Amino acid sequence: MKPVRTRIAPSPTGENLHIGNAYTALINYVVARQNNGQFIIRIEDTDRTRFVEGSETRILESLSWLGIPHDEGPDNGGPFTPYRQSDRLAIYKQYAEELVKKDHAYYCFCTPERLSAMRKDQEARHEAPKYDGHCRKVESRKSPARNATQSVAGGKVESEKYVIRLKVPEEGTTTFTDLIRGEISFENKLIDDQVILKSDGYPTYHLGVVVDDHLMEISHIIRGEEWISSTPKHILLYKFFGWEPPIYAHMPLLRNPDKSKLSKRKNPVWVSWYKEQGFLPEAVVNYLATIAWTHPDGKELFTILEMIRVFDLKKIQTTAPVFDLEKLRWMNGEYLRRSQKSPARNATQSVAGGKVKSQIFDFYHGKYDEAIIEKTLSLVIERIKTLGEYEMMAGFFFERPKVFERPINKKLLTIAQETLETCIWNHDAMEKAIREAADKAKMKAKDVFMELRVAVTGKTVGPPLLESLELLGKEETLTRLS
RNA sequence: GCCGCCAUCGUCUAGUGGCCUAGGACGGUUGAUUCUCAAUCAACAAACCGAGGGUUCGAAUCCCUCUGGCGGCACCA
Repeated sequence: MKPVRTRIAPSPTGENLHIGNAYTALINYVVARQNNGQFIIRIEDTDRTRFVEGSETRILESLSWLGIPHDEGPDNGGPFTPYRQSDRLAIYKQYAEELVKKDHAYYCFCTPERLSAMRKDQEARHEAPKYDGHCRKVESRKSPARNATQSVAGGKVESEKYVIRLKVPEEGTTTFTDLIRGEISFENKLIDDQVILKSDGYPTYHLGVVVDDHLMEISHIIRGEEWISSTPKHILLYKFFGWEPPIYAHMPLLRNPDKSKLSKRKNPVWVSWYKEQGFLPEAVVNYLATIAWTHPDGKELFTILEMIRVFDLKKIQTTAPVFDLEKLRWMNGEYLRRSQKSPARNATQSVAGGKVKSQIFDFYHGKYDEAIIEKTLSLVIERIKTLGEYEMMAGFFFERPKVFERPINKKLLTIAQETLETCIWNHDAMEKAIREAADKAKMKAKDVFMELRVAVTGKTVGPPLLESLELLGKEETLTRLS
């Protein structure tokens, strides 16, 4: 059997790694790992007009943050280097020319103006927008060299611009088997004579993927559902080159709550956003895994390693799922608590226990003292779902409140203040003393606690009050009260 | 418009002809706990399995039609 090699082919046209790409990356990675194969990253930067500076680096960073390592790629190389399409231009040109020689492709000199006029016409006549085959039929325009000569003879210095188009058969159907959807076929007459080499010498996606996937010996193409309708073009390309096509699996597209394709307008899509919010990479990966696939034991929480053991690509659900941020938040909270509270049952768990502390420390770039974070953590951990919520919950430990959620009832507060001044500084003693004082003053202890809370923390919601005061210390507490 | 993919609680899903009076998780509601909020525990509501036809003794599960949603139809990926 052929070695398993999977890949993702992101294009550096966005701010960061798209969460949908992270999803396909995860599946590709898992499939490679469970078959002792390789997972490759290839950068498809053939669209210079949409190129975003620094995007590639950020994509790679996000992937590594997620814990999805690649065996070969633009940064770490590999046997099929280079892994960036803009560095492989000569290869595509050579293969495109080969197709022309074999009469499976042709030069096209149509101007953008002619093409748009053609499309307008087609639209007016309610026809499918499709290249009309103008240059496919014109014999004299077979070769760009000849044409260039003519231009020079005519006094022009520049050679005429051209593209290379795929010569799609006019009859028959193209069929392929999708690993998770079964057989899918398209009528050839409906397939456009796709441009495969642009006038700037760059390949289009269609030529680029096919050539590179073949050359890089990719065995499984696992990509988004949006590619289904262009797959027949790729199949045709494989056929014309005389290559064996890979195994295809089209993953369902992630959706917005309104069921449209996941977009940045309606949902946070950049992986960096999840990091900035304080989601843990393990939780993001775990959530992604549970989308469209269920652990055979019905488990919701599991590691990527466990997934590799039991994952089955064929069991992927084909319905496009809505991305549920709420469920991710729940899962993130589970991860936070799970790694924190695990008692020292064994060494690995203790290590995990200390992890959240340093994660919070790193998350705030050292703004908060690590020792204090550690002390406050047990009070706060079950009240936050992301690292980013720590500040809101525990900020008062580090800084006196500047604003108060509501005005303070002085009468109630005075009871607390007077009691605490003479109190032993541990929460049991404080509780007992405050309750007694409240009773004596014919006040509800509950209300006294609330005033105290607002006065010390500025908020009506927070971690257990007396335990917090214990940590804060008598001096600081009393200062805040006065 | 044409082509394609898809269709079970609000959401993610289990279910592959009888074990389904359709199971789990998130979210929701109620209660217990309680100095707030959480966490935790208990319980409840929530899909007549998109609609209509078949096939079968029997269908969420197989077939057909329709409808709906989504995707694609670029010298973008």
